[in-house]
Amino acid sequence: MAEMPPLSRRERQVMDIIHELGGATAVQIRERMSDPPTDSAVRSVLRILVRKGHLAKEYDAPRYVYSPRIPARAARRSAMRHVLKTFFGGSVETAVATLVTLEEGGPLREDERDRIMEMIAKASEEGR
Amino acid sequence: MAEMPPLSRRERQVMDIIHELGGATAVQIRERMSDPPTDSAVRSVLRILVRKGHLAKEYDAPRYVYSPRIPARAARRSAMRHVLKTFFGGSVETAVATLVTLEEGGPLREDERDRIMEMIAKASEEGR
DNA sequence: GAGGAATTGTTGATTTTTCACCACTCCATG
DNA sequence: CATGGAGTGGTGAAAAATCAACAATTCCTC
Repeated sequence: MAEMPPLSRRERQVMDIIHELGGATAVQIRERMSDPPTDSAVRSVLRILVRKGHLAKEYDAPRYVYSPRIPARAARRSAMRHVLKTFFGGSVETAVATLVTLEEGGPLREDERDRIMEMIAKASEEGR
Repeated sequence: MAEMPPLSRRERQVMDIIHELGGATAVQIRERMSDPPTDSAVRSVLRILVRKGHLAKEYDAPRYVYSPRIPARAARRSAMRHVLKTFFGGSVETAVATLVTLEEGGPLREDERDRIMEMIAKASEEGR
């Protein structure tokens, strides 16, 4: 199941919501959609995503919880790799610059900054 | 033209290629596709993207060059904001960590690292 | 354990997307 | 001034996606 054809619009939207939440029920997913179709329409998409192997279904309590088959870490890396290539010409430097100036959730806290610095120092080391 | 409905699969693919190249001709775009349809099919998608306002057409030499209507900077920021929210729960720290350990194009060079450090320091400053 | 609510799966109809055929134009070249 | 190649755009047919109605199932409450 190496390479799948890219996802359709709705599929992409649903996958994004699930990635954001880690895992979600059909109702939760529908709640998060800006332009929600019928409940059953959402379920149709979910079924397709399961069949295609993108999602796993787990029976929890009285309903199913859907979660990505790809581990979060791998998904994160893949997504980041894609924007790095597409929008930043592969420049990690420019990408980090954009990231730290995004101002999502306020300015960089000091402790955050320090930990980031440390990580970068280490990453630089390891390439020796 | 604030918010457009999201792009279809092919549209997304074409837009990504154009973003990566900055601007491109129909032939260039087709060359970059892993699963290229007919030349005229590519042009159809381009026409749609122009009509929807995502692309601008400019007559250069004997053919058209297509480029994003949204400035590169804005596109970059928007794309990064999206993956930050979707895959990193908004954590700039985790996102930077992923970025610097991606190993695209080898390890972080020293000068690169230094400039990144500087940027982060500055970004941290400005939130005072 | 019966009724009602919530959840799920199936199906087929509607809409959107995808695509290639074809006709047209614009040059360059013989 | 024919001929051919490269670039373009319109059109409609084929394929895929989208969606909701409905039936079936499970769960909870009384």
